[in-house]
Amino acid sequence: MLIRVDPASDVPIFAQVAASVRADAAAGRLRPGDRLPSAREVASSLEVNLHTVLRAYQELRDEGLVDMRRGRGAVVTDAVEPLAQLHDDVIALAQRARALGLSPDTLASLVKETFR
Amino acid sequence: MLIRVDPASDVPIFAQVAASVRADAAAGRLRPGDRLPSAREVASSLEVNLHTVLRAYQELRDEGLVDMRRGRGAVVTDAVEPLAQLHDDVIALAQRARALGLSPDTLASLVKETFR
DNA sequence: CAACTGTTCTAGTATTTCTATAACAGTTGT
DNA sequence: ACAACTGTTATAGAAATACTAGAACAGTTG
Repeated sequence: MLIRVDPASDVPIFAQVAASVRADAAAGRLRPGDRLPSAREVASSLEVNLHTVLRAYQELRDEGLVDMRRGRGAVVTDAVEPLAQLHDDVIALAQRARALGLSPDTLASLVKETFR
Repeated sequence: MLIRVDPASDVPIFAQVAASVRADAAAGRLRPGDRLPSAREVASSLEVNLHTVLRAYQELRDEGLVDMRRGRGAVVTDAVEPLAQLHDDVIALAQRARALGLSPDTLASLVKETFR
C-alpha cells in the first residue's frame, strides 16, 4: 500500500494523504477489511509528522471509510463500496474534462459546487 | 448575478467566490461576454474585503475563464464553453454520489485525485 | 473631467498547517 | 506477564495562509 504526496502542492499534506487513500479505495486497491499502514509508518516514510497522518486518517474515519482503534490500526469499512461503484464514472468525467482543457482544480471545484 | 458564500465553511472565501462563478458559467447563467459584478460591489454585498474578491477573480483569470482590465472589469471568455459542456455529466455524477451517501468533499477529492 | 474599473503597496491580525515531544491506553503475539 | 505494536491526548511553537485595512495608482467609460 503506497501513499503518495506532493510537498510542493498547495493542497495540505493531510488532505493529500486522505485523497490518496480514497483514490485507492475507489480503484479497488483497498477492500473492506484491509488495514491501512500504521500512522507512524506513513509519517516515517513520507517524512512528515505523526499528527499530520493521523489527521488524514481521522478525516477518513469521519467519512466512515475506516474504523480506527488503538492497537489495531485503521481498517477499511464497507463504506468504500460506493466509491468503487463511482470509479468508472469519475474516470470518464476526468477524461472528458482533460480533453476540454480543464485543470483538476477547476473540475473538482465544479463538482463540489454542483453537489451542494 | 448573485454570488453566494458560506462564512461558516472551512473553504476559503476567495475559493467559494471563484467556485460560485464557475458554477454559474457551467450552468449557462454566465455566457461569454458577460461582465462579472465589480470586485468592489461583490466585496460590499458579501461584507468581505476587496482583496478577497480580487483574489477569486484572479484565480478565474488564471484559469482563462475571464479577462480582466482596469476600468472595464472582469469579462467572461469563451473558455466557459467546456464547463457548460460538462454540466450535465457533472450533475449526473453528483446525483449518483448523493444517492450513495457521499459528501461533496469526498466526491470532489476523488475527482481531483483521479484526474491527476 | 468625474466616476468607475482593476492593480499595486504596505501592514497587521487570525486561522490553519505542520512540527516536536511526551505520555497514555488499548491490542496483539510471544 | 510481557514486549511491541496500535491510536489518543496534551502542550507548545513555528511557518504559511487567509483576511482585513487603508491608501495610492492607472486605465476606461460616458
